[in-house]
Amino acid sequence: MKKTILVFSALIIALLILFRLSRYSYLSNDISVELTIGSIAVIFFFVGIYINKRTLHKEKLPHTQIDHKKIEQLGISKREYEVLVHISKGLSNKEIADTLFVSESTIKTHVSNLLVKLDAQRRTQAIKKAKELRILAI
Amino acid sequence: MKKTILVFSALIIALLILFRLSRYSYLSNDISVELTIGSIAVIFFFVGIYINKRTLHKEKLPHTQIDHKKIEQLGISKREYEVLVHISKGLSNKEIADTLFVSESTIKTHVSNLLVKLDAQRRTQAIKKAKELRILAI
DNA sequence: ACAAATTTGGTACTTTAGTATGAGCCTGTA
DNA sequence: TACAGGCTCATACTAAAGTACCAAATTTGT
Repeated sequence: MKKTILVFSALIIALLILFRLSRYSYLSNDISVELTIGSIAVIFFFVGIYINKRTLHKEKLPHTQIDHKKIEQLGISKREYEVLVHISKGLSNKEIADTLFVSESTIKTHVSNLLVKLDAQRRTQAIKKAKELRILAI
Repeated sequence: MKKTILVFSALIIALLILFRLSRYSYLSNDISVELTIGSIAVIFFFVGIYINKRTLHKEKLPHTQIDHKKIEQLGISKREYEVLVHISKGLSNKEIADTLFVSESTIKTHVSNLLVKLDAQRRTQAIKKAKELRILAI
């Protein structure tokens, strides 16, 4: 936030300076008009890049949108998805069963269904596929 | 690549057009000089943002620097790391053995050593930890 | 060349994972 | 209310995964 304000302030100041500069070049009427315009273009080009980099950095890292539509498309139920999340955390079936207060048999059933729905042969493969499909945060 | 070239071509063309435009405003000597400069600034500002977005998108996703120092620190050997990469791809021990042209026993040994070095109880946990430690691309 | 580390592989087990099948319980809805 | 879908759980397997221990062949650094 602070940086954005600072950058915009700098942007406005630069704009004002360039206005002054343009007046001089206008009075001296030679190729410096083209030069001025060129430098303005280059400066604002890089200003754009800089600002974009600032904003993207703060958004891209925590921003890993989960494709809820995809989850629905694959027919993965709420509970199955919960299990999938726990699998990706590296938990065993027994551990997942304990955290969700159900039996290990239940988890096995969920896992088995998940593997079919994700077209995976192993839980590790399920993790990889789920991340590729953007249904799990990478 | 193609898009970058296309964008840069458009940029050059825009630059040329603005040069023509600036000549007119210079002849009619009024506030249109400021207007022209303003529009140039705005246009190139957004061009900068656009190009940055293009390049960042293609670099940021596969760009996840691997901490080679960490791998060394953990005492993970070259071959063990290879196995780790294959594990994260969702391959079974047998499949890894086949792709690396060694026996399944060998892979089991490597995996066992990896689990100790990564302080993991399961291969899924090893994947998670390895990604957290930045020794595997997320 | 020698020691140290790495890689390879085997046997013998134990533990997880995963499959197949069947069944009871709830809940939203036609 | 009947029925589908989702959640639960069990049994009985089969298949992987992982452990422990040992040992030989290779590679690497000094």
